[in-house]
Amino acid sequence: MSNNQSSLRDKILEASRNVLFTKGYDALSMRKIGKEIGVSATSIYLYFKSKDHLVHTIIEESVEELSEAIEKGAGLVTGTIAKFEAIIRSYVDFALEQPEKYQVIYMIRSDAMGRYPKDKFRKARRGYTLLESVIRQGIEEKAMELDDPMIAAYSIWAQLHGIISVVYNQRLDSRIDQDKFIEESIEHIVQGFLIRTTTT
Amino acid sequence: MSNNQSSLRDKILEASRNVLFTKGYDALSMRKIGKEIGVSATSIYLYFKSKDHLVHTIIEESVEELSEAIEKGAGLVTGTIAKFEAIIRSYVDFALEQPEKYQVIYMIRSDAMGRYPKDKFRKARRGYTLLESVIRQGIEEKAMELDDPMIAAYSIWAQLHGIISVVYNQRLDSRIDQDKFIEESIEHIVQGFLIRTTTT
Amino acid sequence: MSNNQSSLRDKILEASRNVLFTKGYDALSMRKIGKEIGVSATSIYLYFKSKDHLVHTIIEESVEELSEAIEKGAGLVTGTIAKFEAIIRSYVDFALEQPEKYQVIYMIRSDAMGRYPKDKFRKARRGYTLLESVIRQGIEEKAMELDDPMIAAYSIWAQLHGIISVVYNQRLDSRIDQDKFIEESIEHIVQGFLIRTTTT
Amino acid sequence: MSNNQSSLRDKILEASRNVLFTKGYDALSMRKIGKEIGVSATSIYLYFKSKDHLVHTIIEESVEELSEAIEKGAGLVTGTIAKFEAIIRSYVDFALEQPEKYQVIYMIRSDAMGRYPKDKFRKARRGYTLLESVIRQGIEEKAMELDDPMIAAYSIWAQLHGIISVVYNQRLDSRIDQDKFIEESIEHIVQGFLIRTTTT
DNA sequence: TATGAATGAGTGTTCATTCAT
DNA sequence: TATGAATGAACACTCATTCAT
Repeated sequence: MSNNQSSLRDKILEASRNVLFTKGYDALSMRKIGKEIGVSATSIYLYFKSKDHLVHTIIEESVEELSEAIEKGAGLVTGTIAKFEAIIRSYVDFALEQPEKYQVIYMIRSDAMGRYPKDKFRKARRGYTLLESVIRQGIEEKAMELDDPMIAAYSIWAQLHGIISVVYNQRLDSRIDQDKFIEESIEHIVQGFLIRTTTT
Repeated sequence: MSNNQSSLRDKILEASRNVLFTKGYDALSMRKIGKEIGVSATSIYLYFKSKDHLVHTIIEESVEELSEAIEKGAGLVTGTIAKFEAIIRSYVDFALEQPEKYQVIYMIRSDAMGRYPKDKFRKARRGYTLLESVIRQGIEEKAMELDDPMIAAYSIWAQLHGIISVVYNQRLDSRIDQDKFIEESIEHIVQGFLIRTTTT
Repeated sequence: MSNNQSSLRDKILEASRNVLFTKGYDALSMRKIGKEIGVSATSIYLYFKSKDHLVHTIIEESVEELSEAIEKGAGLVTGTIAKFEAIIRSYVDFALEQPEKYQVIYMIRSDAMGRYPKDKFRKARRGYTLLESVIRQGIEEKAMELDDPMIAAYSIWAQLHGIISVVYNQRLDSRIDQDKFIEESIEHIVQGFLIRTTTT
Repeated sequence: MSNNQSSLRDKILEASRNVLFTKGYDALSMRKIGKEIGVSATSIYLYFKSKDHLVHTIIEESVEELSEAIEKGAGLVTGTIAKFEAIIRSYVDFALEQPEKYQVIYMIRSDAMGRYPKDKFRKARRGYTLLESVIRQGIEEKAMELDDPMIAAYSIWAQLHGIISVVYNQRLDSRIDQDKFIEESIEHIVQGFLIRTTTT
């Protein structure tokens, strides 16, 4: 059925994401994808006209889902600080709940793949833009003290990414509890941007 | 002479680091390394018994240098906060001044290379241990308020790594000035860990 | 309708001839033919049971058309020498006016394609037979002096083919005018077979 | 020995020429060449950096040998007409004695292979230039009557090529004796260019 | 009549590695 | 210490063809 048709395309995407996540970009080969889902490598070309096309599709979809997750998370709360924290939380949650999709976004060296169309990366910016505007709001409300909201947005995102990638790459000391590490890190990152009012 | 012998080994390491940095792990081939330094690919096997061994060595040495840089930086100042900031600064400086060596430490997926012996990663811990002890001191001196110094140390390191890798992977918006981004990010990260005394 | 049916078959033949002419035998692929005429590759198999069959058909039809063109040309004039020249002229004209069809006849190595059935090449002989009989007549009329009319017929044809294929394969010096080359070559070839009466 | 080293390169060239001659350009694959001489396909890359390089080398060498053969043949005789005939004879002899080398020169579509460097085709012109100058001499000596010596040279060459390629492609009627066909054809071609003095 | 799905064989090429010298 | 020769495995991709619909 038409159900089955689209199913193979999805299986390919899923298997690819899986290989990408567990073995890395360089280990991603048409043969391996095919083998993983019990299909000839050739068949993949029925759905994606090249390896690049396949990889681009995967990135694009992941980027889109991340953007959506962030927007959705931000939409659930009101209040500047609450939105600020919700965005951060949504970002981290997406990374934790959809590791294959999250990893794919960052794992790939821009020059390793046939140049990923620049404009597709623009899409990824929706999250930052939202975060930036919330920060701008926070400054107006005197809840944050910052030089440059855009830099701040990128900085937060970079710090979060650092936290997550350390976890995924298993570089943590084995005595450290992952969840605790993440929670405390988020807290510190957030603290780094808020004006703390002393509770005298 | 034995001078020349070790010299070739060094040339191999240097060329490899260079390729690793500019082209990525997958582009690292014995042939290319050989060509770059005017030596047959086979000759590399006289110094490294496999590609994995070569890469492991590179990582190991880079890790060692990073540790040394941090220790040296910390040794130049006195005072807890000063040491705290010196460690962070040394880490970032190493990353900025020796990009090939820094990148090599993180760029490589733990499984992309024939499993990098776990115990070699231990060495990387010297930096954290130092940072951790400084943080512990900071807590005692009431300059920091923290749950777990080890987690804090790893968290700082992860955040810094996030900042640096974003810069290296050129994911910043083109309107952002790199230096400013780094400086402000460091400031925020540090602020996230210090107790701020209100200027009443 | 049956009108449409034969139409698709013709489209396939035309597209194939076109690819064959412009890109060569190796570039002829079922997929490409299909794409060129907006039809699936599979559909071609409804009309031709294999790529070989398709190619054989193309050759066969071209050979038939060439034979017809020669017979028609010879039929338009009377007189032995006139017929002789008309045959040669018709051959060359066909080659120049229907390059795809002409080329196809010779371009394909007898073994590159699944052995082209020998008996199909017989058809190609109608032209030679005609030329041969005209030559025989010419000898009787003392206009030609020849050992073996069959050999002469094949020789003329081979020489003409040489002239044409050199032009088609663009091996001429760029300073040479193609038309002049062809005209003068024909003249020389004809001269090579006629008895020249001295103009005392 | 060093004898063996160069020997493999030669074997590759020979095997390639052989495949080219018997199966055609499209059938030439690195794997097939390797199999033919009992060597892995990979090994060919030790001597030729690409398939194109290999094919170019083959063409180049064949072209050079043909030029040499013609020059040598022309050098053995004196007298314009004798030289004229010697050139033609040398050309045909080369084609008959070294069929693989001869075929290779003409078999390959200029666009099928990675564009064969134009200047290498210049080399092929040495033969024509020589023929052209002999024809020019013949005109001066009133032994030939021609419009354009360059066109004449190319025309002769094209006619000869037609004769030879017909033989090689086995398009002759089976009742025709090949040697006789060639001899008589040459004679006619030559006659087409000479001024015949009537034996009154 | 026409198609989309699927595949095994084949293409040129690169790679890490071994071995004899 | 250093190398050139050699190779099997892998890569992305194309092809003619079959099959079920």
